[in-house]
Amino acid sequence: MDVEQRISNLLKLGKLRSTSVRKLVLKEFLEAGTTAISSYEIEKKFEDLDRITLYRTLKTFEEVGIIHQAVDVSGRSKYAICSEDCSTHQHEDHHAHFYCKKCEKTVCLDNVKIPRPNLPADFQLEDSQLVLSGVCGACR
Amino acid sequence: MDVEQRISNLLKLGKLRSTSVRKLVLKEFLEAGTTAISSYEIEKKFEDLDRITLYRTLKTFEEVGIIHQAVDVSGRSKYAICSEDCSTHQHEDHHAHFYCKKCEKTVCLDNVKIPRPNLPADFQLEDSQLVLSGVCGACR
DNA sequence: TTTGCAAATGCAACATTGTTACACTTTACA
DNA sequence: TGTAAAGTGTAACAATGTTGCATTTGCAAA
Ligand SMILES: [Mn+2]
Ligand SMILES: [Mn+2]
Ligand SMILES: [Zn+2]
Ligand SMILES: [Zn+2]
Repeated sequence: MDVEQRISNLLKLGKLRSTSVRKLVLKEFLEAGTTAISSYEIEKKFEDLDRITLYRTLKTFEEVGIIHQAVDVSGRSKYAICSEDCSTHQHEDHHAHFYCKKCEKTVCLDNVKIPRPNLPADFQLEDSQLVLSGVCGACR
Repeated sequence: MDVEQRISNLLKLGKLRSTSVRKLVLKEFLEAGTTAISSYEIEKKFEDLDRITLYRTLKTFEEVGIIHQAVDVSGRSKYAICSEDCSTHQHEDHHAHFYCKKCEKTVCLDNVKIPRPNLPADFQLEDSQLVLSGVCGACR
């Protein structure tokens, strides 16, 4: 299936209207693959793309399960395309993320599952994120 | 040992000059205990405390191993007092942090160690953070 | 105890990140 | 094809953080 077709499908699945901004942004995520990208990176790449619309687009994509957020040590939030299993208000990306201190890229480690920790009894666990950092293979 | 004495000791250990801002801020962290606090919270509590000096103070405390950063799902960084084992440029707080979605507090779970994940061979792991979220005991 | 100087502070200026309100435009579908 | 809801662009604002620079302060040597 070609990219345009995938974009169209994903938007339909999320019950989202097909607009030029959404198609543009979604294409970026599909091309980025397991690399998580920040609002800033997209903004710089497309100079005439409105910043506010972009924030809203990311938020919308996240809500409907098209992209998921990766907590970043640097503080800025980054997003990556979701696995097939994600849907509206139900994310299933329970994998770790790796932040490279050299190239500053964040990548999804789809095969590194987050272990379920033993919490004190009175805590009700809903989400967990495992944020790893160091130097990535490409940078060594 | 009383608080003033502990403050004085910690600053000496970090080879830091004893200034009014540092004593004030450090007192906050000692009182907060395992609760991580944000720059904003301190700023609001002490209206005439200079924002920039506060940021620099937090950075310095972190560098010398007095406080450690807790990655927060909300994006803003929070800090908590370090365990005894931390020293300049060498943090030893390898514990998870819990963010309560109701009270928005972040607490150190000193007893929840971060499991060492199995990474692809070419990744060089240096740090790891386990960020848990849900509802804390007090809020249930 | 005084004094010199490095360290720390306070202020200005700036950048990034994000949110809300509101008028305008576009999309989807009846 | 017309319409209503959804989406966009602009402005305004708030939070978060950094750097440069002049002034003040802590501290140790004299
Ligand atoms: Mn991911
Ligand atoms: Mn902690
Ligand atoms: Zn790298
Ligand atoms: Zn709570």
